[in-house]
Amino acid sequence: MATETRAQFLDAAEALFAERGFYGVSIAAIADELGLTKQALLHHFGSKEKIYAAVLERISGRFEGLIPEAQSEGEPPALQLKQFFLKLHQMSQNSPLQTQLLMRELLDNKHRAPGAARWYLKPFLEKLIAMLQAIPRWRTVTEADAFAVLYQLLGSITYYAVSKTTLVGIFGQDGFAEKDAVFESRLSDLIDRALDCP
Amino acid sequence: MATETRAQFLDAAEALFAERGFYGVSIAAIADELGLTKQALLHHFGSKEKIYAAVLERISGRFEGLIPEAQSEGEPPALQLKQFFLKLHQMSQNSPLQTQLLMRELLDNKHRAPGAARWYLKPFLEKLIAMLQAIPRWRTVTEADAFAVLYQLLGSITYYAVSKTTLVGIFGQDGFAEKDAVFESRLSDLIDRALDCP
DNA sequence: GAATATACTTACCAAGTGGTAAGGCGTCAA
DNA sequence: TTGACGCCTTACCACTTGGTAAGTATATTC
Repeated sequence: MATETRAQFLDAAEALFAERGFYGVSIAAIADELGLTKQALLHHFGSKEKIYAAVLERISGRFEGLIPEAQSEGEPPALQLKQFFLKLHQMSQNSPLQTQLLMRELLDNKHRAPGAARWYLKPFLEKLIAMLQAIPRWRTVTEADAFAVLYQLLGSITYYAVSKTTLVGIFGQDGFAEKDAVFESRLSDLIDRALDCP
Repeated sequence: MATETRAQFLDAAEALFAERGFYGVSIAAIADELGLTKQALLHHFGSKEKIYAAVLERISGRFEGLIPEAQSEGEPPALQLKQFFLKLHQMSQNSPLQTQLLMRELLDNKHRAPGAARWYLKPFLEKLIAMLQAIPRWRTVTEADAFAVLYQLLGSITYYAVSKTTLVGIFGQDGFAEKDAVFESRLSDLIDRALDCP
């Protein structure tokens, strides 16, 4: 079936692009992963740029999906936002490849696709800003301030997710595990401190 | 002179590697920047991996240099650490290419140089942890907690530094400038909140 | 003046790149 | 039975990649 092969291509491409970056992966290497030739990939996606774009589209969809997931009815908006950040952290930890790939896109976007740059973060950020503005004590603050607060938390989560292999290298498996065990509760603490202020 | 050409190579390589990543830059492209051939580069550095390593070495040296710079005599250690983070932020803003390259290294390290991975972050982190432990109210806390607090702030700063071009794309030049104007004071605030707790 | 070393060049190479062209093979509809 | 279509292959293309080999021109040293 076509859609199934397509999905397999996307899975393989997602992993490889996340690990080695756009230029570090050849379409032949992706196709090899399924035991097919690169022309099979080109048949489904047309070009390397297009399969890369499809991978990013799928990932950014998953991240956007986190937002409604965190919006539990009846909860105060501040708690909803906090839960979103914690969910984001958990997702980043469970499937770090996605976060890695988005980080690469942040670094590459401008240079790789000069004309057709897509800003996958945009709808994501807009929704987050709206969520923050739903918190009573944040309604009086400027959008710029709101953005700063959100982006700093986003940075803490994303940077950590992307650092795992390096941190294991630095501290060793055990040393890292020990630090990893407390990171989430410290993050929860930081979120409280960052959000709970007028 | 040899050392001067070498430095020019390092400058060009630093900029290109930061913008396009290791695989995205050919040694010929670096040499072109100086009007030389790639064999001139190979003469000075031996291989692509080696010039890349030299670039990273130089950058990580600059970042480590920030630490003694921030250690002003007589100031309380908490203030020294805060000033370090602010200096780091300013450096990241003034020369974002360096931060971008370190971020790429975080993503690539494991996969690009399987045997000879270098952990440029290591001495940097060790010194920071020592600085935090010099703060009275942080002396009783575990190393894992100390690490988490530091790394979260590091993430806020680094992620933002790496995001500039994307944020300009999302918000436009003016929209971004407006946000950039308040980011630093919000960061200062976050540092206070993150550090000023038992 | 001869030998050496440095800083570069041109010439070349095997391997790999993304992409095109054309065709094989099975399925399904008319 | 035929034709069209979807999925995939082999064959091929021009181009780029990192790296080697060999040489040139200039300066330094003995």
